[in-house]
Amino acid sequence: MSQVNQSVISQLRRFIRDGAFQPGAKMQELPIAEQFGVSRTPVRMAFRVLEQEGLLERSGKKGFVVRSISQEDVVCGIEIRGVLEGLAARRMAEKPVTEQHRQQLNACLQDSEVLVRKGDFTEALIADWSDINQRFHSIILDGAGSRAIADAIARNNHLPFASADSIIMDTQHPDAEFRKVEIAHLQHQLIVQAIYEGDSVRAEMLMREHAYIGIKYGQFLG
Amino acid sequence: MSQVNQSVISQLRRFIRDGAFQPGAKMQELPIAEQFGVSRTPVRMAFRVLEQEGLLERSGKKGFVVRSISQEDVVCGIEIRGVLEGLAARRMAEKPVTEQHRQQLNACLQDSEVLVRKGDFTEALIADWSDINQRFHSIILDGAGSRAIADAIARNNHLPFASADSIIMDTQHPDAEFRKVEIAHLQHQLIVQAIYEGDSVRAEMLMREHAYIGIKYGQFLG
DNA sequence: ATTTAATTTTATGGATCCACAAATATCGAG
DNA sequence: CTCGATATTTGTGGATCCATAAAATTAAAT
Repeated sequence: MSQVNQSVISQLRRFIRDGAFQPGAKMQELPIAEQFGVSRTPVRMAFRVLEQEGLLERSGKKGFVVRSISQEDVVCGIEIRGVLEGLAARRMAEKPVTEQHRQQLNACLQDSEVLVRKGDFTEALIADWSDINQRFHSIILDGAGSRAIADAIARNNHLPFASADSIIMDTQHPDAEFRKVEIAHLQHQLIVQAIYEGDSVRAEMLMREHAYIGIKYGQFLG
Repeated sequence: MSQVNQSVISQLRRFIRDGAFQPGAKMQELPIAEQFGVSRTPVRMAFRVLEQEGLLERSGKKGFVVRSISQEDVVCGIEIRGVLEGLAARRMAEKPVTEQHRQQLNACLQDSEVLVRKGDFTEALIADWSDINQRFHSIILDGAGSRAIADAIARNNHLPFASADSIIMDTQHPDAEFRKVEIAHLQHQLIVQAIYEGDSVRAEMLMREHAYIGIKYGQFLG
């Protein structure tokens, strides 16, 4: 997709995420096109893509509105990621792990081990953790070797807060956040262990549990 | 979406399903537009939607090609449906079933009971079963009450053979197919039982198993 | 003859135009 | 003043036009 359209799509995504376009707000082609300094065409294209992603929905016979996401929807998005990544982990555990994947996973665990050992959790390290976390999840996905699963997860990740990377780091309580990272790291270790041992059921269950870290672990760590 | 675009999308879906556009085939806007008797605009729109659905993929810098689906992909699509519908069943089982849902499920089971009791499995009854089956799955989905899950399943169903309704009915072996329907009916009954009893874990597992009926049950029933 | 450079062809992305449908505003009648 | 009918505005979907970037073909040079 040409530059313009791609950029319109990602700008719209950002705007919706950041609430610049409120849930329920009418999305009209012309105003947005003018605002972005493009013609209606790429905006129309973007609307279709964003509709597929679940960020927009058709409003009656005419036009789109920003879809409103309930708290329930967010939880569901996280559960969906849980079952899908669980499936990926299971599939990876069901066959021998390639040397390449093993190295990548080991490197990943080592990197987060270093991070956790440091003990402090400054603003700067958030980015590092986020990077490592993303790497971890994409290695598993790659190890599952299924385009279908990768696609399903990618689509789900478009939902706000559903992606594995969107652990909202509360900079007000750095110690609680650090605890979360410690736990996530431990879970990563256990998942890798299960995969190496070919324990596919355990790998799946651990990965499903791991998805909940963003929503269910908060209250015990304050 | 206006009639034309919708119809282009569904026509293209059909054509790809039926192999009229082979995997890997270049999809060019103008020829298809002419073939369908429309301008390039709705075709361009359709390509974007079909790309999101995973039926097309970008070919290098320019244009789309039909994505090729491996046997592995089909199996994965079915597993994905399994975990997603399993999640739906679990969520439905986790809360009290509304009177409306109870009635719908009962009616559905009764209808398939009648079908199975007949004992014969003529061509004509395939449509009936397909209808009942679809009803069953959409009641569960509705009962889960999650738009996110519904969306994820809808997207996954675009993959060939991934949808719950695509039990390929082999008219060469009607008795084997009839056995499959019998089993599916039994599984439906067990799932409903688990949901009524609030046994969410069992409901999830049964639904996951139920997804496999299309691929794993064939060899024992010939 | 083969490879490379240049030119032509072709296909896509973006802009604009047009027609139609839906929403809104205006006007008239009760 | 309110309700309804009609007119006007507004916004979307589809068609067409234009510019640009690939692809293909031809030409040229070694």
